Amino acid sequence: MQINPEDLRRVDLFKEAPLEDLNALIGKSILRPIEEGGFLFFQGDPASHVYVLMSGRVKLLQSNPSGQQVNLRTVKEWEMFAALGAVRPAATYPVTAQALESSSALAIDSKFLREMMQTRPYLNFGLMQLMTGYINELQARYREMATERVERRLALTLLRLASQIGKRIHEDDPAVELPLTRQDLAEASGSTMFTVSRTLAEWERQGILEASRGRVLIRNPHGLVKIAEGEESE
Amino acid sequence: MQINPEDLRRVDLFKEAPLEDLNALIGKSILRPIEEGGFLFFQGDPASHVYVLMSGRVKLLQSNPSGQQVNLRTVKEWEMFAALGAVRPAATYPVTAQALESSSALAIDSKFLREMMQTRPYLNFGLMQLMTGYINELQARYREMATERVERRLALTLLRLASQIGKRIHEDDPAVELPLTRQDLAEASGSTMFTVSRTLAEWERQGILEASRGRVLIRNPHGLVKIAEGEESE
DNA sequence: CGAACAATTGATCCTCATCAAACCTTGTGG
DNA sequence: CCACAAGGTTTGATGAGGATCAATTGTTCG
Repeated sequence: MQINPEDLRRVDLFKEAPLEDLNALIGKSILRPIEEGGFLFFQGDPASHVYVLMSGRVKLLQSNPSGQQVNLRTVKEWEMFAALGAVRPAATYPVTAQALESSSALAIDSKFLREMMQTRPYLNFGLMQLMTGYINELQARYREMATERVERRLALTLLRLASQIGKRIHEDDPAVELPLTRQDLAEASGSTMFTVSRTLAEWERQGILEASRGRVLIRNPHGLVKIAEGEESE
Repeated sequence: MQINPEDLRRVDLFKEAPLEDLNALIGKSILRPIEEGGFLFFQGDPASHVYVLMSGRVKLLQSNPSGQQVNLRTVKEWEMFAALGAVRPAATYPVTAQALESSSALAIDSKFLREMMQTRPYLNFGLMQLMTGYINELQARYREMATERVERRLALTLLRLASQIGKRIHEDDPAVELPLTRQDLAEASGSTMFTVSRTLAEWERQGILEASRGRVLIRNPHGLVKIAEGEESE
């Protein structure tokens, strides 16, 4: 399969990149297909590549010493991830990347991108924008984890994921689909499969969403907003 | 009071800055003294300045909608903070900065620093190093908040704070002092004053530390490491 | 000395994790 | 096309970890 350089402009970082740069990047990259459940890299591996997801959905997760997992970010097509490797020469990945569905990712040589940055101010600025945005999100999520209880965190998590990786089911319908298991949602909201299952069942009863195996369909995002912002349900 | 440009080299970002740049920066900056408990800026204020702490200790915190606070970072002298303003032109501070003790901070005009970055690659690289380091720390803390229980989180928090803002009590003694109230520690570890108080009392009984009003003296950091890593205390 | 504020301590209660068991759903192979 | 296996999901029962509340005690400083 061949990559169209123009397509790469859909990646924020490459929005204004000259065609020349894009071609050079593609020359230094490999397209890696990856089936559902497969891994692109593991926490602790040397950060040899920076990735751009071309299709599918990928989650980035971290494990604590006892093996419990936390979902730090979920990525959709045209998003760049594992970009830390572009900044730190000798870094290792701080996260593991696992495909939520069959996906393909462009693996760009970290070293090459790093060298390119030396002479391309647009790359520096773009990367910093990415990082500041991510820092803001992480700070907000950290605060939520420290101060909100599970139900509200789960509502916030669903809303965030819907906007980040949700698929509209139909043009003029706000309903949004997420390819996530209860376990995925537990890891993303800092809870357990069981509590997520119970909470989703309750919301299903209220008509806010539909939950099925490995999938959540959010019917009424506004209902979640109300829960997230404190309108208790009775 | 006058600022010595050479001193600014103790700031990571300015380690290799030419004297000329340092002088220009100082010319565009104000030294702001701030008494204990005072605020440098509030969450939501326009991010007009980037700060370098010259002396004292400052905490950066965020409030959730109901007013509960979370400590995101604690800063000591020669550290830069609120650097997001240097990257995003129209940003507001995502955190509030409050002095833990009487301090003074150099307030650098964000716009000026931003313009300077256009022609100074060392600033770009330095800032990215800062940001990647901070992202790594935040991710780790997020994971801890999601997966570890209070006692272990508090141990990890104390160790982290000790290395970041701790003051050695004596040259050849590992004992380290922190100017933090129980409330501060609760906000930094995602717990409550009460639980922190009880836990510190227990650790004091074990000889790991000494706690007094607004202050914790860590006598035996290794004891905390053991708790943080899972050696239960019996 | 008294006011302000930090810290302690005990009693209580609630959220949510944990565990066990059964139930569905989906895909595979015979 | 059915049967089975694998793995996601549900549901109930139980209990632990900590938050919350109230009352008191300690510390610091003007």
